[in-house]
This record gives sequence, C-alpha cells and structure tokens, in this order.
Amino acid sequence: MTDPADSIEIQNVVASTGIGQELDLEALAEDLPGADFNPDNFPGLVYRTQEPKAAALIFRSGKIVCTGAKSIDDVHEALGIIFEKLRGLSIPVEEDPEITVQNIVSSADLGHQLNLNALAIGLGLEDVEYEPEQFPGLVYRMDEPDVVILLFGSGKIVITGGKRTDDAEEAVEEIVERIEALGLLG
Amino acid sequence: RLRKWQERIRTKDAGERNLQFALSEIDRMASALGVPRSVREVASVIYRRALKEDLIRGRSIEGVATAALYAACRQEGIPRSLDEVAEVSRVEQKEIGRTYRYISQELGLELKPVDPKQFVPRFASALGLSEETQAKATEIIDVSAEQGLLSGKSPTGFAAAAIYAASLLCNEKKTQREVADVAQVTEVTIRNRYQEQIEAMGFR
DNA sequence: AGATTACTTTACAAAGC
DNA sequence: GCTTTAAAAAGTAATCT
Repeated sequence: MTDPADSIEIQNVVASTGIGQELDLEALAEDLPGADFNPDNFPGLVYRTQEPKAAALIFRSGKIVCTGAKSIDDVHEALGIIFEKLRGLSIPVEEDPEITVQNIVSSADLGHQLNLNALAIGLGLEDVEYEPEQFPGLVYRMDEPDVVILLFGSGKIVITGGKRTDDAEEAVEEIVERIEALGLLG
Repeated sequence: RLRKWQERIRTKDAGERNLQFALSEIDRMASALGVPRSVREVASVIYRRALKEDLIRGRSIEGVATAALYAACRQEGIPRSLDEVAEVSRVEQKEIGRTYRYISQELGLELKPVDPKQFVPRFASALGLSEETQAKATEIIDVSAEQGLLSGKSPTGFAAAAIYAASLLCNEKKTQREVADVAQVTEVTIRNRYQEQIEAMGFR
C-alpha cells in the first residue's frame, strides 16, 4: 500500500523578488559572465546558476524572477548567489529581499493506470479538459487547493499552480479520493 | 441625432457583414470537408451563440467560425480532425484547438472525447475497404479501448491502426502509408498503435 | 526501423510592445 | 495577446543514420 503522496517530487519552483535598486542591464551583461541579454527579444537579462541549478530573469527595475529550482531552499540559495554577485559588482542590494514563491510544479504517481475517458465524464466534463488529439493528458482544475492537475493514462500526474509545498500533497489526496469515489482507481 | 443614427447603422452593418462573412466561411469550409448541411446549421448556431456571449472579442472571426465547425462535426458524430479542419481554414491548427477549447468551455458544450470508431466509415471508404473490414476495425477499437489502450492516444491514430490491422485480417491489405495518408498520421504512429492492438486482440 | 530532437499542455512572475 | 525562463507528464512528428 504505497501512498501516492509519498511519490510527490517537486520539479520546479518559480519565485519573484527584487533588490530595490534600478539596474543598467547593458553594463550588467558585460560584468556578469554567462549572462544572456537580448533586449530586442525580451526585456530581462538571463543568468543561470550551476549549483543549485536555476535560471534568473533580471529586470531593469531590479525585480528578479527565479525558475528551475527543485525546492524552495534551492530558490533562496540561488537568489542568494545572485545577490552576492551583484554586491560584488558594487551594486547595492537590500539586506534581505523578500522572496515570494509564485508557483510550484510537482509530479506524482497514483500507482494505477487510468481510464481517462471514463475519468473525463466522471469528474464532470465542465471541470475537465481532455483532448487527446492535442495533448495526452487530462487537465483538471481543482478549487481546493487551487491547483491544476494533469492526469495521464499511466497514472502519473503533474500538479501545478500551487504556492505552498502542502498544496501538492492536499491535491493528491483529494484527486485520489475523487477517483476512488468513481471506482476508477485500481 | 443624425450622427448617432449613422453610427448605429454603421455598427449594425459591420456586425451584419461580419456575421455574413462568418457564415459564408463556415459554408465554404463545410463544403470543402464534405460535411452535410445539417452540420453547417449546427455550426451556425454555435457561432451565433458565441457571438451572443461575446466570445469573439480578442479572437478572429475566422478562428471562431472554424472552431464552431469543428465542434459541430463532433456534436453530430462525424468528427473531422483538427488537421483536416486546418487544411481548409486560414487559421492555424494550434489556434483552432485553443479557440475550440475556449468556446466549448464557455458555451458548456460538454462534448465527450472523440470516439475513434467515428472515423472508421470515412477512412475505410476512402481506402475502398468492405463493410466486413470496417466491422473488424470497429471490433478492434472496442476490444483494445476496453483494455485501457486508448487513454491519451490520438483518436485518428488509434482508428488508423485498427483499420490497418483489419485490412490485414480480412485479406484486403492496405499499406501503412496508404492508411497514414487518409488519416493524416505518420506510419510510426500506426505501427506503435497496431502492435498494442493486435496484442490486445490476442494475436501476435 | 531506431535514435534524437522538438513540439503539444498546465502554472507563474517579470517589462514592454 | 506575445515575447523568455524552468520542469514534469506521454504522444506525435520530423529528421538522420
């Protein structure tokens, strides 16, 4: 009896923050080795950290988006590295910038194959998007917690849109309950 | 005042012209796809509903018209794939799919997932296959879907593989390429689905 | 006929067009 | 709306050997 909640793995965390200081991205692109800046394409400068692996989008306003980290701790660590890099370039950075987690993407395994056709009808066509011609996953929008779940025929799922670590666990418990209530799991 | 009347008439005319354009586009695409008149009328009703619910704001008239036709075909049980619909529309497939999902949700169409069996008569007759082979393909779809092989798979690819398998079993062999061409899928997809289906049927 | 690479879907922030 | 960034799921597709 393995609990599907135990299979949850955080795959990506998106967070935002700001250093409270305007930046000259042209100059920063010169001083920061490995930085990608193509203002014609996108207004943000892209900077990648190796350990932990993450990507940061740095904007002229001083606001920063961090994505690609595998945990909230990694987000803080990666942004800490960036803050230090900026300070090293004698750019004033607030002592402890507030970091807001915007989205957590997790994956999990329900441990049984799923009949997506039956599930689409059972969960209610009004809350479900299942168009296998366009994408193999069934898209289920859950209200509590407020997340979106992608369910696949293999029983593997993706939970996204949550801001707290607990959201994924609650979502898995809830979806398992709903699928079991329909008699469509195992 | 006169200004206001003129503006109202102009707006009304523009709206009327847009509606006429949309309906003529639905008619043109429906003819090109060879769908019956009844389906065009269902598509027109869906388009008018979308217009009434103000769903066209921010999207192209042609996109909504195409999505309405795609939805109508599904509702009437004679689906066309997004690929086929995109071929006769000036809107790209991705946009048609997105618009369909949007109007489907907003109008509460609640259309069930496309049943691969609904492609069998059209694909099989395009290949000149007998009723017997069609019945076999339908049986293969039923059996393999019942065993859970359909989840997440493209309905056209699933139907194409079943038709290919049935053509072999009924000694009316069509090549994977021939079937792939009418179903607008690749031979690779047919091979993959075919392998799973014959195993589900207990052959091998 | 593989293998590889790439694209489809979901969520989210950022600044600017 | 779009642009960019990241990551998972599984199916489909294009291209190369």
